[in-house]
Amino acid sequence: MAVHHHHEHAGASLAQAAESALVEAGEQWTDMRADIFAVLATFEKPASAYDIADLVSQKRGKRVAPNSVYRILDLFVATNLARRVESANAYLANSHPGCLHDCIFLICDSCGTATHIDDDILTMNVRAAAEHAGFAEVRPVIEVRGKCADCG
Amino acid sequence: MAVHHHHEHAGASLAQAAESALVEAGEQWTDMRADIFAVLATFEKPASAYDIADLVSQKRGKRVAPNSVYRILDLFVATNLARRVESANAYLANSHPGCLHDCIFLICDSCGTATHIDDDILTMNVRAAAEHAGFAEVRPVIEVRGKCADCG
DNA sequence: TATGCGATGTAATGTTGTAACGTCCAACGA
DNA sequence: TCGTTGGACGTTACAACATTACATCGCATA
Repeated sequence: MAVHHHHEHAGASLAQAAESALVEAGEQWTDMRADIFAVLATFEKPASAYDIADLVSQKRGKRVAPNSVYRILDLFVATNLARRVESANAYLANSHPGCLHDCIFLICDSCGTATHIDDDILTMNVRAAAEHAGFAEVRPVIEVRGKCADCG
Repeated sequence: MAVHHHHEHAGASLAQAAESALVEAGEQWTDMRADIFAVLATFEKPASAYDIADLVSQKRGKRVAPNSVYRILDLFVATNLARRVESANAYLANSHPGCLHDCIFLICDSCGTATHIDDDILTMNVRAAAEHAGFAEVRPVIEVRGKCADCG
């Protein structure tokens, strides 16, 4: 199996990388965005916009509306700082922002934690299949629900 | 590319096949279930539970609550009569109930229509990757968003 | 200063999904 | 025949997720 290798960021290093990537994309790294990214990055399970809104509200001592969170999450997804997990209606920080490729997410139905696999050959095959069917501008959504090793 | 071949049902034939499959699974083929399946089968785009509830309500001349629709859709998904499209929060009738395998859905962002591909090698590879990572009881969710040939 | 623009705030509303509990009816055994 | 049981469906309420429209704020710059 072909596996994609790259540096995985965490903690402060991840926030740094996110900031760089966002600025690189011509967007601003504001306090609000930093706070939302920081909160998102603390989760190892996919976080809903409302989860994030609650925590950011606490952190700031002032209500932050889901609305604002969605706006920023959308931006993060568009700039590859975060990923949306469709089967969970939730979001994950991208541990390697700036590195553009498709991810495969594994989500445990039991504990909710998500891990991700990078297998470029597999994802390219999915892309190829879609393009062969006449699709363009394809964005694969590849997620696997199941029971993780710890919950086995 | 490996492609999976089988008979695709449509219309009355599809309803027949669905009924057989459901009975086969030890469940009842009730009027309500028949109506919901019939409505679902008329869509070529993924249908939300609420869309279905509205149409079934019309058809019956009596309000059918989303609740009831969800119950039956869950049953259909469990017995492979229908599929949930995670990235659309919506459902599609399975055009070959009784035939158990993973599907790849292509959903057009522009017109919303969904087509499906069966590529057993591809889906097996996804399963294998998840199992290799320690996951069990895996249920792959493979969807591709993009622009279809007609909307290109 | 004014004015334009991106970011965020606020409120309302729309959409999707679940929980809890009640009723109906068919099947079945006493 | 009657009571009991269990599955299917009804009803209501609510929880969770997402968007729309418009207001405000602050900064850059004409």
